[in-house]
Amino acid sequence: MTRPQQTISEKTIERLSVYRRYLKELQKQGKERVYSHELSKLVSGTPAQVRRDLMPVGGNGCSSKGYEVNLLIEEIAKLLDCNDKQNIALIGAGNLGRALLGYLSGSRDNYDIVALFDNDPEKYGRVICGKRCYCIDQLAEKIKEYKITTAILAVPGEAAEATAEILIGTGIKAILNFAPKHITTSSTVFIETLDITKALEKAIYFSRKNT
Amino acid sequence: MTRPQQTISEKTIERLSVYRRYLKELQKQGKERVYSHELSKLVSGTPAQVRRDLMPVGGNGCSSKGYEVNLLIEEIAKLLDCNDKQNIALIGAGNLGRALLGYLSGSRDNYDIVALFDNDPEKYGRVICGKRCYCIDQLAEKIKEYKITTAILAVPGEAAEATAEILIGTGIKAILNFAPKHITTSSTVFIETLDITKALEKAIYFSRKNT
DNA sequence: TAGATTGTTAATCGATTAACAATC
DNA sequence: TAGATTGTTAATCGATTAACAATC
Repeated sequence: MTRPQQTISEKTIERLSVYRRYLKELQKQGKERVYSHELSKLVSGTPAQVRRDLMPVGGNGCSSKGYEVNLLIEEIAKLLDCNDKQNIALIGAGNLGRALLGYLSGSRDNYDIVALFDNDPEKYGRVICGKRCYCIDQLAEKIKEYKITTAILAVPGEAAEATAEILIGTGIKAILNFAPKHITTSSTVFIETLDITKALEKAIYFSRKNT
Repeated sequence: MTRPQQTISEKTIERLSVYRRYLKELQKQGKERVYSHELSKLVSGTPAQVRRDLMPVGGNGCSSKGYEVNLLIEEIAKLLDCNDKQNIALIGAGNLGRALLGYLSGSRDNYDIVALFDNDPEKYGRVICGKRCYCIDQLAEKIKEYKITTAILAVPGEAAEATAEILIGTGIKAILNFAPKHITTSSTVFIETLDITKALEKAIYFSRKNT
């Protein structure tokens, strides 16, 4: 039974995104039902955690028969996407930005990168990987026009803070930041930083700790 | 006082990496000493957490005078890098791989991407962004030759598991994985996955929850 | 029915924060 | 000295896991 609207933890949201990905694979394989212990094995979790994570998505689990794959995918989509295709902006059309564009384009049905932005006149005005690139100055205008709520920030570290400030000023609701900079703000924007250097230094540290 | 060898949590290691980055900036700015509350503000943490994180790096903090910036950088380097330049392999010379190569090359003094690997004959044998690209078949050989302990995995999702298995077979100690796949293993390799899609879907979800 | 799995509460575990004596 | 900050232990908080009645 779903509670009216318990807030769901960030970790649970992350895992739901991953469960969905695996569920779609199972769907392709023609699997109709799945048990919590099967799903948990795919992500090295515990069955209890899977069941707990699935509580807020609306209990369509069935004792002894597990979860219906199709239904579960649908319910997770309702929760994560609101059945709404989200328009995304990508700020920074350098190497990393273009790689991300390639990586995130294609068969995604819940979001779509609709516009790029860069401050390099060599880049804006052009179409890059099938997407139009605008000048940073047009950020506010285009974000409104395309109804963009989430931005991916792939600019060099030095430019990250200033660009983030502009973004936040436009009323954007979430930022996925790839610059190695912590972004401080007093607003309620949700900011998620994927810090590549941090992750690599962590891996290097633990490479030495194992055996 | 440093304890013989308490194991340090992953979260603390991550934060130490970030502290170091900011400390280097402070160093450039000519700042000689720093308080825990200053450092904490830069990462939106608490002073108590900073002090706690710094305990295992060897207490060079001084009551009322804070920490010496230069010394702290050195001590963190001792802990994270062992004062040893680490040789890294990059597997996958596609868009993402090449972007990562550009991103991680340059003025890094604690690690160095020394070899690329790809299974595309168009790519291996060539020099890409200044680094030689080898065929995946040469993985074991070259990893031994270059004394590589950590690998960055930037291959397409479909290839991730098989490639990871080969990697683990070579005796690599840590993997930084960019493929949207959970990698299961019975070995002790340290595996860190940076899941871009997961992070984006999370940002999209919370873009709707704010206000 | 018997066996297995779910949803959910209680117990456990780990990480963060508060507090404070020691120190500069 | 008085004020401020550190190192570290104790208290709190949140997330994970265990347990089990309800159910298929």
